[in-house]
Amino acid sequence: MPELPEVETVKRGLELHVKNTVITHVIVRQAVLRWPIPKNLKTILTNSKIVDIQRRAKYLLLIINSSEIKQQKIKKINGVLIIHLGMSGKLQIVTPDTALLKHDHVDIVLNNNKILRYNDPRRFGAILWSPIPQSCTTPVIHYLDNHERFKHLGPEPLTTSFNTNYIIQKARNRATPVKSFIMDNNIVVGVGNIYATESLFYAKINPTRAVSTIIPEEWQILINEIKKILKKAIKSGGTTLKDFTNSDGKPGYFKQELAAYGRSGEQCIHCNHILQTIRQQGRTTVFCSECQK
DNA sequence: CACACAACCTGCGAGC
DNA sequence: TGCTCGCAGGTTGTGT
Repeated sequence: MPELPEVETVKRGLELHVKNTVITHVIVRQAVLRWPIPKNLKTILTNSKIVDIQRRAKYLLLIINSSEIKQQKIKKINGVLIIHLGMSGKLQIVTPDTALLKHDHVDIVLNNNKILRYNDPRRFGAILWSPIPQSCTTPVIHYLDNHERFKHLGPEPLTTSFNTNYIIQKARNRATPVKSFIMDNNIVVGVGNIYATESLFYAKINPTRAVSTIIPEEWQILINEIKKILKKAIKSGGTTLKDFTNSDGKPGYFKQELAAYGRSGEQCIHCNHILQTIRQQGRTTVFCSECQK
């Protein structure tokens, strides 16, 4: 379901509701998503405080730190609840009277009378726990750089680390088609099938081109388009194809701005030629063979 | 190492 | 109405 703009939208929507709340209860109805949900999740999270919510790649990070809670039983829990939405995951704020739906796998009940509810029909998503040593002083995001699921990840696309020099050095001597390359999390994170398709369309680069043949000027254009489109999509609240919703259950409005993705057989907005579909590494690519060289 | 592809799983729309 | 087929926003693990 979600690429970077959708996950960022969810993060921003959740922030107001969950930041500085205490978890009073946890219900796990389905023990396994892509991987098993930690067995002791309930023990870890109950009476713990959510001090912050962050995002790395398409992962949402709930920062948990309970050493501040002043109760009779003072818990010393320090760690990150790592949440991935996979293809079909949703994370929504609901109230206790909200009817339970099929695939509502996890409820995290908060002390503000709200519930953070995870729903994921395909179960490609993940909920993981990473403890952080009390002695750890580095920011959580950096601490997670060594985590099994994070250590291979490339830079965030909206930072200056994702730049022309970086990409040229990564692309050197490689034959990978440019579309697969920009969707590769080792190279840059957060760019999925929709935004890879769109940015190549606007950069007028054929998705099948081997990355070694792409010249610096083209990389510059492509990187700018990726950044531009991701930012624009975040402003629109992400793309809803059929069922993406933000944390309030509302869809995103970027779909109406898509120029290539989902428009196979329709006319190119630049030259009126018919957009074509091909398959690359098992994913659909739509492009204009006239504009994209 | 670099690359292609199957696998994980459910739901939905198209076509018969 | 109901069946089968193919496809869907992602990521990992395998095989060549």
